[in-house]
Amino acid sequence: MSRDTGGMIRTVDLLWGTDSPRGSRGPRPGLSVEKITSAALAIADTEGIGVLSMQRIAKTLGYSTMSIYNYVPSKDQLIELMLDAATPPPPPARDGASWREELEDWVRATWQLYQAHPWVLKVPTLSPPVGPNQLAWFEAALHALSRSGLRGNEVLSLGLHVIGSLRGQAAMAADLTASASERTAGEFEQIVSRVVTEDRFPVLHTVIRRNGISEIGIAQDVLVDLEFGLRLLLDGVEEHVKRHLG
Amino acid sequence: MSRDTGGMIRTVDLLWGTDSPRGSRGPRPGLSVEKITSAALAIADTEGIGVLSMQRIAKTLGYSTMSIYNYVPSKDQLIELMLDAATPPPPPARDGASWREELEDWVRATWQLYQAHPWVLKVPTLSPPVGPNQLAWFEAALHALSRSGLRGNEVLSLGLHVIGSLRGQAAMAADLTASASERTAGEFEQIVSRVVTEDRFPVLHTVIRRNGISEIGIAQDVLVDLEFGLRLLLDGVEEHVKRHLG
DNA sequence: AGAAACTCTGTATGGCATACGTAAACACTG
DNA sequence: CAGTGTTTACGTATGCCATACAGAGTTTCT
Repeated sequence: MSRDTGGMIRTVDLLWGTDSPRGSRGPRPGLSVEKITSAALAIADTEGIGVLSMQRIAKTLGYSTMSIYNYVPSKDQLIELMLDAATPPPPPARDGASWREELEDWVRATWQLYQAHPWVLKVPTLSPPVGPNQLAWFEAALHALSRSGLRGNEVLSLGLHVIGSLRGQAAMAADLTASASERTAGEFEQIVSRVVTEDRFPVLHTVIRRNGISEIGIAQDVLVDLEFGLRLLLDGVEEHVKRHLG
Repeated sequence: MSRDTGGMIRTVDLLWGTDSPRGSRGPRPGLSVEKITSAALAIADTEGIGVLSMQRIAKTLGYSTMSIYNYVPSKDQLIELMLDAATPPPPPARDGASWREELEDWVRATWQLYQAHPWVLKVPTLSPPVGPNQLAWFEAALHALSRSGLRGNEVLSLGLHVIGSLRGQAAMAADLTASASERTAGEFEQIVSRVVTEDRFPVLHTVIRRNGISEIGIAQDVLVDLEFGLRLLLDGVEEHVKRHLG
């Protein structure tokens, strides 16, 4: 029996479809890992990961709660499967795109992915990416960076940097918009004006005065911030390459 | 009765100590918001936010579970209080530091803060920062950036960028080290060598070949990556300023 | 035929946040 | 001092949750 209750190996087997095959005995299974994963995915995408429970999944599939455990060893493992299922293969690089354009495209695609599946940002990463699609995205980012002229370890370093940065930005944006929608219109403005006084927080105060409060409270254009930062970062990369290797 | 069950206003009142004062009647309260917050903080810091429950807090304080609710309207609100309590006032800027050094110091200080309170990275931000200490950190970052020569909205934009980026990096690092500690020694290497083949993921494959697997699996020096990326970003800022405003 | 393997279900078990009712402590009123 | 309203603290209950376990029924292989 190679089925264990769910170590990392088992996760990988489930992700890559290399799990030990079921025997031919017993009743025909009515469910499948795929059915369960996609049902869970639908719930998470539309109603958020907060309402996702084994009971809920079972109910939408018309089975008992415990049936799920015949296919998936635990909820954590299921989420791992959902993560890879939520990630389509990355779009191929445009022909003739520079490494910068390639990376910028990658960032935008990832951003859209986070918009489509906001719950992805909420789940704690239990392991480094090992699913086929997750790895493909990683590969795509590194591919773009490898054309920049950076050295091998710099490619990896900056790749991780960009991924972490993007994830953080997206999470911040999601949290802010979520919290904004739960507030009554003037509430935040009222609080800010009460708390952010000129003597306590001078810079913040003038920034808010000049740009309006909405830019902090409602993060509708975090993507703009993201691209601005990315542009500066890539400028820095080009200069670095010119200086050290040019 | 100005006490509601816990809207944002109430949170702010609790954070700034401007909550409506208790009447003088009734038994002397044995607990306090501060006691509860610091007990909860101690648990989260040492054992992680996963084990933090109202029952657990009450037990360590020697009170019944429901007593807690006499002081704090909900667990979510309590976490908000913990967040601000976990954040000491930011260190003052060094005398004579350039804006770059000031920001780099800020990043390192924030990094250390995340190391001391890893659970901070796990809690979903329910609202924009409104606590005194959280706002002070925000102010400090913007202060450094405001000296860079960037324009007002660029300061805010890049400030949010840096914060989100830092948070994402730190979260990634924490997740990776956590998952690494739950793995047996060769397990990850075995998986990687099985899954990351040269034909499927060429760039990833060569990077791993050249740098060793540990750099992905065990994120011990994410701080190095972070500072590398930050350096490039700030290079980009300087160039941007020179070009547009110099 | 019978054993082995498998699916599916019902029923715990132990956890969680928190609503509600109640008893006791205290301060202020008369 | 008696009474009254306020507040603390507690026990209990509700309704979630993941998941362990023990059958019962189904299918295939020996």
